[in-house]
Amino acid sequence: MPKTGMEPIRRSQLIQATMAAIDEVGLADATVMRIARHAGVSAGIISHYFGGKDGLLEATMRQILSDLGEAVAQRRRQLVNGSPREHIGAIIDGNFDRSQIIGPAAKTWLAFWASSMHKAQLQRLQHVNDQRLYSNLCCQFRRLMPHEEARDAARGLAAMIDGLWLRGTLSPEGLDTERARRLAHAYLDQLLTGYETSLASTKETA
Amino acid sequence: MPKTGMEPIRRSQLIQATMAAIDEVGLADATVMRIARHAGVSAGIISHYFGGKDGLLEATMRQILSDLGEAVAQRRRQLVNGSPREHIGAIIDGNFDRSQIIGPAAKTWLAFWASSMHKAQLQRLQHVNDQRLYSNLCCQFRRLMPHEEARDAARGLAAMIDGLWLRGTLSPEGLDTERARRLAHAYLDQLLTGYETSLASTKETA
Amino acid sequence: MPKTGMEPIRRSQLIQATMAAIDEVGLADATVMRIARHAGVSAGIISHYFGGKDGLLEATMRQILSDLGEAVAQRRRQLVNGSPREHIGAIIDGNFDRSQIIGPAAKTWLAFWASSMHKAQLQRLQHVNDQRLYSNLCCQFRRLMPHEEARDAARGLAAMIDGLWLRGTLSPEGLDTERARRLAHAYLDQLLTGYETSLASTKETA
Amino acid sequence: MPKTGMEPIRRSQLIQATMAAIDEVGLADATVMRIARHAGVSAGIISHYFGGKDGLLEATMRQILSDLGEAVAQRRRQLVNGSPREHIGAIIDGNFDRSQIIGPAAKTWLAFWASSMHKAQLQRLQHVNDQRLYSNLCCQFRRLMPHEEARDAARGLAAMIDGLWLRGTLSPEGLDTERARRLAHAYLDQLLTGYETSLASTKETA
DNA sequence: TATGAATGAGATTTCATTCAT
DNA sequence: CATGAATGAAATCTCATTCAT
Repeated sequence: MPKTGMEPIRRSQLIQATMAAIDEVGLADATVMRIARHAGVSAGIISHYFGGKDGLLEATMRQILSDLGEAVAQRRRQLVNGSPREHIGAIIDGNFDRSQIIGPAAKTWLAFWASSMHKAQLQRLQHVNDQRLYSNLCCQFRRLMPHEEARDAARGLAAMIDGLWLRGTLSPEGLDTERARRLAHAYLDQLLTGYETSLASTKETA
Repeated sequence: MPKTGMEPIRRSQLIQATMAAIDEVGLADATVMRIARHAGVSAGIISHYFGGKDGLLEATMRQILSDLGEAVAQRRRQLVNGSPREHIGAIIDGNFDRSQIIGPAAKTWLAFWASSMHKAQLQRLQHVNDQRLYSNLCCQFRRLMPHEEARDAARGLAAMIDGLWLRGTLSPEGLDTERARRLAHAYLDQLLTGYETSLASTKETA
Repeated sequence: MPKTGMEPIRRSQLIQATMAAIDEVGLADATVMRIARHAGVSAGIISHYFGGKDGLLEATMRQILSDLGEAVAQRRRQLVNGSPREHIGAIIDGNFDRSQIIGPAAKTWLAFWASSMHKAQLQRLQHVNDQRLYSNLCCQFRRLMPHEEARDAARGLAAMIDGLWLRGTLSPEGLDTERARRLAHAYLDQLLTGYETSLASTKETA
Repeated sequence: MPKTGMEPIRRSQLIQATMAAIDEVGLADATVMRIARHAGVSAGIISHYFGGKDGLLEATMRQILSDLGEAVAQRRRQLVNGSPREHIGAIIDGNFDRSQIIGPAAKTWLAFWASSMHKAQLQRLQHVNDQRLYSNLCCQFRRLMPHEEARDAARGLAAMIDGLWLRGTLSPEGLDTERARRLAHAYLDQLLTGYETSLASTKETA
């Protein structure tokens, strides 16, 4: 009598275990056996559900990206008709929430960043995500300023967000979320200086 | 009398070969054999000169950090008595020069960033470097503004530099150095707005 | 449900294979691959079950020592209340039985003797075994003679046993067990001369 | 201007260095580089003078055996016309002198014993030596007792000598030469009991 | 004569994957 | 569905030997 419907449970278990293992010893030493041990299952099952280690890693990266997307989307859903500043603020906050990124996902995220340079599949995922952050920002900035200015503002803020997150994650003390948000918002204030004249009127698009 | 004095030559060759290999296939697949092949020598010699692969990786990271340090220091040496803005500008430019970082060193650098989270020795090196960037910036900002403001400015600019560099390196098109410098300098301008009152005084280039 | 319970079987197989390999080519050339081939398994499994080659060698030495201990103990179990001469005789005979020591274990035993000088773990095992032989003999001799005499008798007989075994094993013709036993017993007779006065009392075999 | 006549000096240096290295880390870890370092020369020279590592090891064993032979012969040279007891005593003492065997040679000796089982060349040397000890003893015992008794006496005493030496070398405290000699001489006394009637008369053959 | 440099074979170990149960 | 068993490829490191100088 085989248990049915285990698939989603196992997949989720194993993805969490992957993050835990990478958090613990790094991507290079996250062997399938260690991951399996974290999940409390045997190593062979990974090939069963994910076709192999690469499949599991890709699924894990997808999960992280989707968590991040959701963290941002959730905040923005409450802002229908919000101002650009509000939307951009939500994007900032969502990025520094990053679901569980204050936790096992943080190191996993950085590990994938580095790894994505040489694995086509991961690179694709990572690029989509980068573009999403940039586009979202760009889209909002363009409601307030001309094309070129908006692009540079988006590039600058995207860089600021990633840079704060990167330096925070790498620092021995870990990321100080509050400070990071404060610095990012301060930068946003500067970017918007002189552009937010008569905004309350503008129509929004979710 | 045998051929002598090969050690420094080989060490340098092997460090370059390490960067080339990481650039080509990533840290995970940069085996000693591949590195040796890049250098045109046999694999065993790596253990001979560096004690092992770890020794070579550490030496490579040191090289990159020292190149970066030198790129910045060189620019600042020409600025004795320069204004804070000039010094900070030199730091920015030095960071986007990063010697050969437009080249094999870029991916190596990012690979080490990720790897440093789980290797004590690399972590130490990386942390020293992060602190150096932050301290240098902080030191200059404090010539113009109070403690707290200077700290936040340094944190923000350090994040901006690393973020621009990270996103540029990861993007399929590679880092657009000119744009990165322009954005960083623009951010610097904003940070200094209102602080550069009595600066006209000192303006020399050694 | 997978095939289970192979561990003890494999461990035993591999220990036997280790003795066979050492017997065949010596400790220095007993590579894990050769040992694995003797056992009809792959080399990797040695690390799986013993943690590495050292673990296997240690386990093999333990096995030999325990076989020897058992060969002696078995003979003595039939001698509850036996005379010292009987017990010592059993010790001699047990040492020249050495289970399968007329076979692959002989050279293994000698190889470990030499190796034990520089490997702490083996040294410990070897020392415990040496002490056991000496103590057992000493204990019996003391039932018949004063402290000092008993000690020297034990030292002499222990040396005689090891010496006969060593020279026999190294000689091209191999150990002549019968002759070795005869010489050892003759020496024992000399050692006991004049001490066995009131022995007729206890003479039972369980 | 090449130095001439270095050969005997180098050979001797390297043989001593070999013993020192084996004494220090054991035969298995006595690499040519370590041996060369002990001798204060470069590794390549070993192949030059001995044709390779095996040649050096064989030369070292020869040296040890010849030292031992000399230690015995020297004592016996002073005994022309000595009694069998005196000659045998000299053999015992010579064996427990073993030149420098209380020193680096001891472990080397044991290492070769084990190694000789699988290296034809060493085996030959070791066998010649074993036979020499046995023959010398046998020859003397036969001056006092019948064939068969003499053989067994020689076998017993040879075993006693090797056994005492072996157990002494392996014991953590090292070989107690005095005690070993005392035990061996005591055994000799027993072996000769009843045979030494009118010996002073007998003619000796050196 | 002797060295530093370099090689390449070989040994151990790790690990993702497959498979029968 | 899941496991323990097992494999074999690959990676690192060691080391005896060779060689030009």
